Amino acid sequence: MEPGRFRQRGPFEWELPASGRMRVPGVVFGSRALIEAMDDKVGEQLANVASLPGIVDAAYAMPDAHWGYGFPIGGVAAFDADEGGVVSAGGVGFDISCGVRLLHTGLTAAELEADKQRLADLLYARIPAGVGSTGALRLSAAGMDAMLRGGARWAVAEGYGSVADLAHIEEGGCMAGADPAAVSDMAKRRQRDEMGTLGSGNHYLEVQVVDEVFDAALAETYGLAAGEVVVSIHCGSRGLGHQIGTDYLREMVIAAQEAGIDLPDRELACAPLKSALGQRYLGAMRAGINCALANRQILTHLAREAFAELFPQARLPLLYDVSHNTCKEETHRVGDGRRRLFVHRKGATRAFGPGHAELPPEYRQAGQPVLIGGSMGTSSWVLAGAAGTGERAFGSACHGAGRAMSRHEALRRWHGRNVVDELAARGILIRSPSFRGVAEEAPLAYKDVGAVVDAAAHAGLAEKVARLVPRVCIKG
DNA sequence: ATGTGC
Repeated sequence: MEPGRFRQRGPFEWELPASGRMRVPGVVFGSRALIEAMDDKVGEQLANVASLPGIVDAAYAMPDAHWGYGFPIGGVAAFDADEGGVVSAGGVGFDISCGVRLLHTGLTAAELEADKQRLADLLYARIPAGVGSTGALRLSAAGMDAMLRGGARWAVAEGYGSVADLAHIEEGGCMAGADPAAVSDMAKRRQRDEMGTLGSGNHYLEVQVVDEVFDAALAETYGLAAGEVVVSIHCGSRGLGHQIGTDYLREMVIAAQEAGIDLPDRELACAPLKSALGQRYLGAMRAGINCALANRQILTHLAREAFAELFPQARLPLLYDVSHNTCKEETHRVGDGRRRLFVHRKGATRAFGPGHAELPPEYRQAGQPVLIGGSMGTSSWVLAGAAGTGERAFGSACHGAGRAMSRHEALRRWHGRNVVDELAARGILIRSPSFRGVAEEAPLAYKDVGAVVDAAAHAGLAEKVARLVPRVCIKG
């Protein structure tokens, strides 16, 4: 994007002033270089989002923002139900509650290296990955509804992981207000065999080493030290979330028309929060959140079983689990007052600052762990929600590197086999059912995650805590 | 992201 289109609020904050149909300004966080590298579509989509009824404060884009369906990926927008505010399926994204969780292992990098090959093969054998992959579980109709209501809490009750995990998951592992009856039979059918599976695209399970610590006090609070081995799991709600998105998008196109909302782009289809459809979507979307939380909980159990075979002494406690595709009702300070708002985060991570009541006591003074997934073969990051974040972008930060080129272009430039070999030569073992998928996810197909994280830190969205480098990657 | 799609 051309930086001249923006009014610069600070070195890392760029305002697109409200004009035309925009009700509020757009705000993009990032360095000049990141703004210049962004597709013009990000500004266009931000302006479109800013025109939706009931939007509060501004339409935000994080430093990793790129062109998405209707809303930009890396977008944050909050709506007030009392002012005609809306909820949008495209504003949440198709992979509802896609997110990242991080596990400690207590192992050292040297211990990992000695058994890395065997661990890679074992994890690949135990973790179902790829398009249409199925797990060991077959949910009955009643089991499906219990899962959609209970999330990770349901998974723990079913024997996956421990009660202690729940305190380190957003919402205590169980999103309230889920309505399984609002989820179509088709969505449930697609999910029946897919619990405990990774899926495809940018989803992965990675064994990583803490490469560098940037804030010793925060790292200690989170239990991270340089040279330690951790496990990252990045995935979402699989076929169920996708089907919910598809189902409600169709209904919202019609509903927006009927509500007299003049959409600048059909992909912004939405429904008033104070409507039967808006409420039904929220119920279905929250069920989708629980599906993703349960899925990551089961995958955690599978990872622990694999580790136990090779490293019987290892324990894998959960550091944190946070989603980056949601719409959540939260209280935020706007101007002089505090308001209940429905915050859409699409490819944006919740990043509550120090003192927030929803954080577990052991992290409350430090701020929320913000887990940033890198692209394959590059770094991942642990950040901490910053003190000022809540007033800037409704307590949000970036979620990853963001694509630098299309999947099509990546396929043209690389062969999966070569990507695997080159990474192996650098000590990074990839195990994937799809060479095509590996080529699409080649490291250079993504922007530099370090630059994105630096921009988020400079913009005051989150503090840098630690950088993680991959050693084993199970790729969907 | 996705029982990947013109």
